[in-house]
Amino acid sequence: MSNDRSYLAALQDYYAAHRALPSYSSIGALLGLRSKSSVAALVARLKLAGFVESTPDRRLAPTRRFFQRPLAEAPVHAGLPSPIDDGPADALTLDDYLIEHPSQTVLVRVKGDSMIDAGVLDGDLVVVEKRAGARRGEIVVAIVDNQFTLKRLDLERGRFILRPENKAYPIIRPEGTLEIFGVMVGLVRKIA
Amino acid sequence: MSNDRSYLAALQDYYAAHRALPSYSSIGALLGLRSKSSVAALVARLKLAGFVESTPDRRLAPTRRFFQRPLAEAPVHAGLPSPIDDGPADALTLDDYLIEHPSQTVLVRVKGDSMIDAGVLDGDLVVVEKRAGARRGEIVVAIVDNQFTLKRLDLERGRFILRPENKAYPIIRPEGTLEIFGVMVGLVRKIA
DNA sequence: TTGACGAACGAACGATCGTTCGTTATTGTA
DNA sequence: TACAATAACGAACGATCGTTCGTTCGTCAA
Repeated sequence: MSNDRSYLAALQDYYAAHRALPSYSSIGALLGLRSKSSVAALVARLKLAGFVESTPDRRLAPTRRFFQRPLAEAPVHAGLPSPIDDGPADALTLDDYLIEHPSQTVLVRVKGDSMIDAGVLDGDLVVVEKRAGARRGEIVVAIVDNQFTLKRLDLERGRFILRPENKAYPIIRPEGTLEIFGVMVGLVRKIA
Repeated sequence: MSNDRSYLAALQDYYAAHRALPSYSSIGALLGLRSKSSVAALVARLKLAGFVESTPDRRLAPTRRFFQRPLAEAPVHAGLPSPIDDGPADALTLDDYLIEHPSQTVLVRVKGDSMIDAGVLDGDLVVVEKRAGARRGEIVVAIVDNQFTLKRLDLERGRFILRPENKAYPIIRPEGTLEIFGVMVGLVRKIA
């Protein structure tokens, strides 16, 4: 039933307001269904359609699809395939999109332009997953001279080096052990 | 107790994975607490600290604070990693940070490297505020030949032009009116 | 008109929920 | 050492959970 769409919409609003899905009986009250079995049937339909799912402990939880909002109606002339009609665009909250392990994730503000060739500008926020080890090629936040520094981790004659992405900066060759604070997993820039 | 921090961390990770908070007994299993009353006490503490709250139907739900990420700004001092662990370090959610007018804000995925010198890479998500007008110097999403295109808006002999930030691309000089879809106000990049 | 079907109802079920209360172990302070 | 505070335990409680099953009421096609 296309009635389900409006039910789903009500649930989305509820979730936006409370960041949790209600119980079956509350859903009933919310949607005007007087019987929990009606709710159960509705939930089954939504599960089939991939909008909700059950957590390991049988709680109702939204899926990624749940957050997909009808997107930017192409403001344009007919017959044009909107270049943004698919993909995760607008699908999630940005936190969900960027942060997979909240407890290990930290934001670090970038100072300077030593990584500008990697598209990292002064003032950007880098999403960093705290992790002791890193692999060659990853961009890492390392601790050098008691300072955070963001560089690409590379290998040179069996030793780790920190390579800036800006020819004006020198490669850092740490003596002794290299202390890795975390690995860059994302970037956020705010303009103006 | 500062043990609560690690409990909270585990809950944050659980929420990121399932988009719902578990029941008291599941929380217990998750955290290694064998008694539901221990969990109840913990939840009470987290409520006091403002990390969780109850929905109208007595379900546990995360608050804004629950999603805040620590922001590590200052260099590390003599001590050691994690100037972040404690206290009043800055914190913010990415959505709040980037999106000021949710109803007018859209995400657009970047295709191509025509803006690479502005630190915008292929595959990035651009945060766009829908707005008909724009000013010189702003990066805009314009509609040219029925396609979205991201360029910097500039003025040339009294006419608007779209300037790519990549010398390999030509300046676009639209004839007639220039259709502006919105203005870039932020950028989000996910790595790997 | 009939019959199949989908959506909702309503009652009953055992399971699980969150609360409450008293107890135990540990820790920091007087 | 003694004491108060904190964190956890474990058992018991009524309330609420989600499931199940049979029923009712439209709608649509045969």
